[in-house]
Amino acid sequence: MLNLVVSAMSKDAHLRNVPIFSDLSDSDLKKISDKMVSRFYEKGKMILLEESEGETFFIILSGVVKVTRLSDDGREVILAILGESDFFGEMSLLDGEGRSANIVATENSEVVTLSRRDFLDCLEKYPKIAIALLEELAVRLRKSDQHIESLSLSDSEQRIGVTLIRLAEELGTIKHGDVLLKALPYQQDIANMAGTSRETVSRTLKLLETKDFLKRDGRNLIIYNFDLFRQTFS
Amino acid sequence: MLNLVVSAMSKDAHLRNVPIFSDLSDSDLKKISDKMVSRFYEKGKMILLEESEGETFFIILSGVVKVTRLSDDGREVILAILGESDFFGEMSLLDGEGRSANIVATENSEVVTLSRRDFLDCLEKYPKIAIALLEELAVRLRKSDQHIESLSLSDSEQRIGVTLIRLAEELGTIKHGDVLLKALPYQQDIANMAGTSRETVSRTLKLLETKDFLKRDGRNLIIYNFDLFRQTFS
DNA sequence: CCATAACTGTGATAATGGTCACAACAGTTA
DNA sequence: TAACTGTTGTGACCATTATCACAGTTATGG
Repeated sequence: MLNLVVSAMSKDAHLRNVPIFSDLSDSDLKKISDKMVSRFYEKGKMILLEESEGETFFIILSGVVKVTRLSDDGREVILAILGESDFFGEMSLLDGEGRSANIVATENSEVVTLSRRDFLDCLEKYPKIAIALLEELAVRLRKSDQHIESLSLSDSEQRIGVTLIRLAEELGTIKHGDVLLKALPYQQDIANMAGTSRETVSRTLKLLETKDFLKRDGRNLIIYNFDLFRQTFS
Repeated sequence: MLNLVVSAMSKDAHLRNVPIFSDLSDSDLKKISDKMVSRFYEKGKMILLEESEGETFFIILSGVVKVTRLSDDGREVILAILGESDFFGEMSLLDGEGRSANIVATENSEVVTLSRRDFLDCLEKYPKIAIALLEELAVRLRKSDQHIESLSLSDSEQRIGVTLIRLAEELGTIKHGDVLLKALPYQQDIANMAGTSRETVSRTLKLLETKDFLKRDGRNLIIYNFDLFRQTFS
């Protein structure tokens, strides 16, 4: 019961951090948040399935999810890792196509959802949201472009470096120049983000550690001098 | 002189084909088109430079351009090929970051441009344009995702197959099931799209020809049974 | 129409990195 | 604690494909 209260109290505050809602007045935000429904997904649970029809918009209040695509022979590509205040599900709502990717919770995750109708109403009623969403999609396209460049040009060490940068920016916390990644994804997931094999991730992380770019400690990882790291790998 | 007249007459008709303008009334379209300025770029000319500040929105009336990124050591990645009725330059306008890619004319190309101010005015004044643009960006994100998947999972034959599909969809003409690609890009460009080497493109095109997937004739290429081809390579 | 540049074809070689196999280690449940 | 499951480390092998080198072919401009 306490849990529910805390959750309800924090919802609006969470939404305030979501880029596409940041321009709204408190009262407008409240109106939207009243239409939202909370859901909870355990670690490992599938939230959205590729090819299914897309009828819902999701915002992450807490937790981590991965955006994936599966090849015919079952191999997985991780397109992105999303965390608190990120959203997903908008693409099908916008262009009417089916889902283009799967969403899987990689940590216990709390989300709120908005129906197709309410989402599209929002866009019409609050042009600022539409513009902010355009901004956000532009940012994502940029990230995709970088991802494509990295897959096209780099060797596996570079690609894994870039992947660690993406993870650090999404999930890490900065501490005077260094970045701390808690709950580092499994090597298999890092491999699926970097377009390489799990074994190569294992060997490369070791290599980067001997080169003093980073240190590992269980599920935690520290990247030393993140600015330098960024310069080196992107 | 004749040229100018012809160009002026066809401008509105061209704009009508641009997805983000398709919902507008003739008079609204006219208002926008009056603010546009025509430009012409010769084959090989750079239209936009990476890192430069983005202040202009471009629509292609005729011709072909490539969207590229360059690595530090000068290698090129082609993110997309754009043709008639496609547009570019919107990303910097939307998120305020610098250009994220270069645009180079690969054929003689005629474009019209809209200033930053006029473009953003459009979005505010005609919410339909904003929504249509959201749709278009969603479509592009989907394509990027497919591109990432293809780079991550496939061998070079598959990647080149996927690249040919992208080219066919953007530049080809369908003729009872087959697709004709006139002015096929150079092998180096195909390689830069597919994330492989020029030599591998040469060998793979030959292989696909012996497998009767396609036929080459100078700068032209015919893909037989495009549906089957699509099924085979994506 | 020749000269030159740009593009394409193809063999040989080498290296990156995928795959397999299995051991070591960690975390969980009975 | 034992048994089990999931994750990571590491060696060995080998396939794919990048790279180099150069010949052949096609386009282009004076």
